[in-house]
Amino acid sequence: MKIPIQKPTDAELEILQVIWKKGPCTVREVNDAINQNKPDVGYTTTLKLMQIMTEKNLVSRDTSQRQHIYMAAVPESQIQEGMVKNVVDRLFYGSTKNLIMHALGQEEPTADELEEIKKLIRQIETEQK
Amino acid sequence: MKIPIQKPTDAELEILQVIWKKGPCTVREVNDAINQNKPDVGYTTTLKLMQIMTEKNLVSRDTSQRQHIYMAAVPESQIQEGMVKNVVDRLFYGSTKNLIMHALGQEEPTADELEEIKKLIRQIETEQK
DNA sequence: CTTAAAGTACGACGATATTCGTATAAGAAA
DNA sequence: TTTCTTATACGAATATCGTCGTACTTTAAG
Repeated sequence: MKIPIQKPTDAELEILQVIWKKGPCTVREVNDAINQNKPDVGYTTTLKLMQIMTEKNLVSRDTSQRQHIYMAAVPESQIQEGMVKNVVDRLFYGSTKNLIMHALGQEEPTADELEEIKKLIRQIETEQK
Repeated sequence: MKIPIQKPTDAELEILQVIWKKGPCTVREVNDAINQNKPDVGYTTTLKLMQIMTEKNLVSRDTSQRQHIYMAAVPESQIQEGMVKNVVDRLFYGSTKNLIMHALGQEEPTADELEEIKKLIRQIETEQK
């Protein structure tokens, strides 16, 4: 029985990012991490969001201790995949190549980075034969 | 004096896509285009959204005729850029290279497409010198 | 002229997202 | 034990989005 995964909202994604990066976290840790940058977000705001995310099965939690421990219930790669697909479909006419060309033109990749990309391309090419 | 551009919502982006593709449009044309695929959206719904988009300076309109003519006030490339940057920042640790590597791995690009990408890379490399 | 068709303007509803205040419980400290 | 700190739970306020109904206006048809 598969649980349907819902697309995270902006605030939810920010929380997921913290958990993906740091591993299992308390609400306090997540809230501190988020407030490191921006103007403060209340503790109970973060708490509420994380409770909602539990219902949505974006995170799971261990409630055996007083401080609940939250962990990601969806892998980062899955959300990456979904959101890249979304951007490709909505803005690049469904063509991943278009996105890649755009991204290459947009940024100034270093020589090293270009080398890595070329390496991956060569790898794909040999697999295709 | 620069008018701040706001990020389009999902429904707004769908409307922009139609206008980018077809050029200046009436509300009727946009609404017809949208309803070609999915279950119907009411005419006044599309109208209202386009009025709001006018306030947000996402589109501009010529009201000299009874049927107002709407045109894009933001270029497609600018929205592409903004949304790609957003995905890169939020999901790929700010690294465009990460996104490209992910996209390459995700899809199965054809040999032709790989060739195009390689060509662009060579071009960037020569410019860097 | 009268009626029908097609347009714009705009208020309002329901759903969802984000925010926080407050109540309450569990530990820690005095 | 009493008090202070730090949790969780949860109701509720606010904002935004997408949706549509309705009123009003303009043009076309009869």
